[in-house]
Amino acid sequence: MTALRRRSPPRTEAELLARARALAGHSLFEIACALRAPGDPEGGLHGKGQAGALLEAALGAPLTSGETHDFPELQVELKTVPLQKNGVPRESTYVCHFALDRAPTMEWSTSWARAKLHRVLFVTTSDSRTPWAERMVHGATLWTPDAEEEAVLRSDFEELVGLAAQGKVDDLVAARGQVMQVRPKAAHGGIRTTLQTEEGELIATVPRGFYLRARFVASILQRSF
Amino acid sequence: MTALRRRSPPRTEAELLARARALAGHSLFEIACALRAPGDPEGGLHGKGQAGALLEAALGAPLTSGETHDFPELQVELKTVPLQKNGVPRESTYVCHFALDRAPTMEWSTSWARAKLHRVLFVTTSDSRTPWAERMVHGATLWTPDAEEEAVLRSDFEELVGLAAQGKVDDLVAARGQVMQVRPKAAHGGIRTTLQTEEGELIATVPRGFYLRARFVASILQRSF
DNA sequence: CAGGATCCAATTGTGGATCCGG
DNA sequence: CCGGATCCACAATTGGATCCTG
Repeated sequence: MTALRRRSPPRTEAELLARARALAGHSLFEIACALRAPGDPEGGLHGKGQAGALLEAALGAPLTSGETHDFPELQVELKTVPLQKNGVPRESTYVCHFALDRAPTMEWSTSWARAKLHRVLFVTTSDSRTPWAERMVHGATLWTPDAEEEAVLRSDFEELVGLAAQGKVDDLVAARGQVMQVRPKAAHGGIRTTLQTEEGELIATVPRGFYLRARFVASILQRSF
Repeated sequence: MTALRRRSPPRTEAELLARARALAGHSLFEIACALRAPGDPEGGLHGKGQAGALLEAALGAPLTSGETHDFPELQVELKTVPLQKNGVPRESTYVCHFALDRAPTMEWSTSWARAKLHRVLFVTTSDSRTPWAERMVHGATLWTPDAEEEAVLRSDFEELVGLAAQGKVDDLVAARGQVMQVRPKAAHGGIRTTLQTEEGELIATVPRGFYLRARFVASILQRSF
């Protein structure tokens, strides 16, 4: 994403939400044009993950790294959710990395997962079946899990982390968890991390991440629009 | 199944189980030969549902109709479960018909489903990928749900019947139920039954039945062998 | 038909592998 | 690398439709 201008950070949630809603009805192409530096003709537009990066720039998210929110001041996370024509996401939504070897000391209340999910700006777009230039921003909503959602998330988290903590990696499959699941997250195929069982045996695994099931995100969005 | 001799009914569970275990290691072809009347050369052998009928005859189940057990004296139900090479059933196991219109007055404790599931003789065979004549009886086990299994079955039953009782036929999908599910059961395509909502509207549906999920049956069998 | 199963097209879910830019 | 998503082959599940026989 060469030479994209980046807006100044929003000062309040209301401002952030207003900016996001102002993007609704515009295509990614339009948004990219508006941000492109005057002399830059094209810039890398299409490609996986570029919609997210573009919207971050358009909304004024600072370039961050490590365990931070997209909008650190507001403690808000941005999630770009591509929707199929029927209005349902095709894929699960990535939450964060899951360091299996640290499972024994992880707790929901202090977890990175909970921090990220505590306040989320969902921005919906057309999905990648529609050509890049025509992909539209559909809408935006700010979400905080209600008591029931928080309870289910916590119970899923505890189940999944519990399995990892016991070294039961073979039970740590995507089918586990009502609304949040664990799936592979490998930047380059075949990278292996290792962890130890209680009995001390070493297990090689693929790196993992937490994901929200598409069903769950669909239900959140449905109630918000 | 023309001219199959039918053994006399077993007098005890032990006798029934012994007979079933005696069939293990034999092919359906052998079993059919042994039961065939002396002059009958072939008899309708293959075809859907014929393994079940053959084993009923071989074990001495009387020909019954209506809401009875396969072995009425013993109150035992026979279920023939074909297993894939990996030892897991490919399909769910039919339990009994589900008359949606009678849901409002159905209770687990007095239900046909519970009566049938209270004592089951599972006989495992090769599945229908292997040619009929070579299909083997693998083993047999008598099962009664333990407290935990009974609780899950009851809760599934109550959920499913509850949905039907409320006329929520659209929610009565195969994904409902941890171990028992409701699926279509139509003898001839397109038969419709109707039922009424609380508000009196008529809903046309396909006939349904209760089924045990393949996973559940697999777990029962795994612990029994 | 009822009871006993089986078949099967199509949808959904799983388990990774891959791509991009800073 | 890392975070942001996407892609995709394959497996499992669904929602019926079909078949046989007494």
